[in-house]
Amino acid sequence: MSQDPAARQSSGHQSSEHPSPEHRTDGLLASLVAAEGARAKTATEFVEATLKKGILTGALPAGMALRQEELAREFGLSRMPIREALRQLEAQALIDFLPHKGAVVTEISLDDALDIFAIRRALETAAFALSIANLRPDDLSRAIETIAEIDAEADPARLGHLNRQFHMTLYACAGRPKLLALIEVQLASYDRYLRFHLSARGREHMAQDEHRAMVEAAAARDVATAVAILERHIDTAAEALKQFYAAREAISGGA
Amino acid sequence: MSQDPAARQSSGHQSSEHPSPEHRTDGLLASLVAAEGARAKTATEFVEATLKKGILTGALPAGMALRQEELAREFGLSRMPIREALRQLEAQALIDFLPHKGAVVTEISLDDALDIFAIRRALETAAFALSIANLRPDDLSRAIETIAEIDAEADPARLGHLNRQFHMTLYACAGRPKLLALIEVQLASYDRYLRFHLSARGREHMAQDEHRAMVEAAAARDVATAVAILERHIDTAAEALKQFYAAREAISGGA
DNA sequence: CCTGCTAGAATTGGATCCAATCAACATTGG
DNA sequence: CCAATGTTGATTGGATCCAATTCTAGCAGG
Repeated sequence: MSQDPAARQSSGHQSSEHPSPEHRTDGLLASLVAAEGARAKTATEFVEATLKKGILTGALPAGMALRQEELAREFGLSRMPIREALRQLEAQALIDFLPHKGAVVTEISLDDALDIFAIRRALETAAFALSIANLRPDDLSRAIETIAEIDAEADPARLGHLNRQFHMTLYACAGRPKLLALIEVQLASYDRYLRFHLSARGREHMAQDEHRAMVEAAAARDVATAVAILERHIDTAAEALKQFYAAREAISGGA
Repeated sequence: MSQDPAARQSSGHQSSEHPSPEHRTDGLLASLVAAEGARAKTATEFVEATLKKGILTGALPAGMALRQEELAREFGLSRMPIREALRQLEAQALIDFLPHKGAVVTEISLDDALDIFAIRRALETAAFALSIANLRPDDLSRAIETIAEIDAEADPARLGHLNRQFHMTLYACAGRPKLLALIEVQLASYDRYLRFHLSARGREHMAQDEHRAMVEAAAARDVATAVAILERHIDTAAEALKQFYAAREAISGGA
């Protein structure tokens, strides 16, 4: 049964029943389940990837309770792969797992975002500094290419992916796989903020100018300048998010 | 059944059977199962904590295959809590989980250790810089106290814990919980190296002089000096480990 | 003698079932 | 009328069972 996860929901023993009105995740997950495609070896991996994407893109909003049985119905599976997937998501700090109470999508606050920015600043500057000397011309051209793709892309979810791709391309030659893996996790976590951040302030906040400046400094092998730009890049993003939260607070507080 | 994990192995329906000669983890885990105590709400948490300690202390060496059924026998549980615990350990990069093949304790190499040092250097310097201004006198005295405890402690496993405690005390006032949590994970990962590193080179490599210098610089609120000492502290540890691996390579290569 | 195939065992992935726990609600005594 | 308590429902934690996959050993054929 694990050879074709994409066809799982059509295994057909509980597809058309239970049109009960209390299933809140149905419409939200249906598209994700279909979009995830057939790239997954086991059902657990499939569920994990789908839920992860759902959380990062915001389809599963913060604070939402994830009922095991309900998810099992949505995916057309038993509760077991759901449970194992939830365990792994908990280890990635995407959900909170309270014993006997269930799983809840972790809340995101400004403080959490500032934590992520602090972590990113520390890790990415280190990786960038290590990587610059080893960057090949095709790495740089790929980075420039990604900048163009970002300009052309409209979908916020894809934008997050492209932004991640751009940054990772510049760090890829650091020769520190665990460091890079950790950065990728943090960048993925940032997607949760990037999404509603973009929707509120527009795509200008991708700061493409700084992206280009990073590539230029890297091409010139100017580590100090490159790192300085990256630091400012992250700091301005943090500042923008701070203002966004302040504005939102003013609205909800004044109303 | 989840009210007393410490008494789990004596639930008694499969205790004295199966003294088969092929169970390799029996002696290794027995002490750990007993030592973990009763502090765990669910069986899964209990198993996870026990295995984690086993891996970090080296009782479960790198490359060891973790058979689910065998572990279930050891713990006196079914395979299910084992499976969920293994999933979480995989997310912490302590084991590799190959579909249909099983779980293996992740190998540790010099490159991996250098990765951890690079990550620690980036994260800890950032946290230390943020924390210094907020450190209270009792934080500093607690750090000094921990230095003394390190001098008095003989057990390598406890040494790792104390070393972690010392560092975390100095970073605790950074006001960035996620950053601190990440550092703690990395420091715990480092325990795997610290252990055989200590056994080979002696406790002098805890570098207590640098520990004291860090506290002094922090007390003087001298961020630049403190960060510089910390960087050197980590770099010298990395260098020591490099030499250790080189020496081991020379032995095994020459024999 | 070596190579490729096949059948079996070993092991994991997934489903179903039962027990323990928690929350809410009704009930009863003060 | 309020508070403490028992009870019931929902939900998760854990156990057992079955299916799918991988590895291995043995055998036939070249």
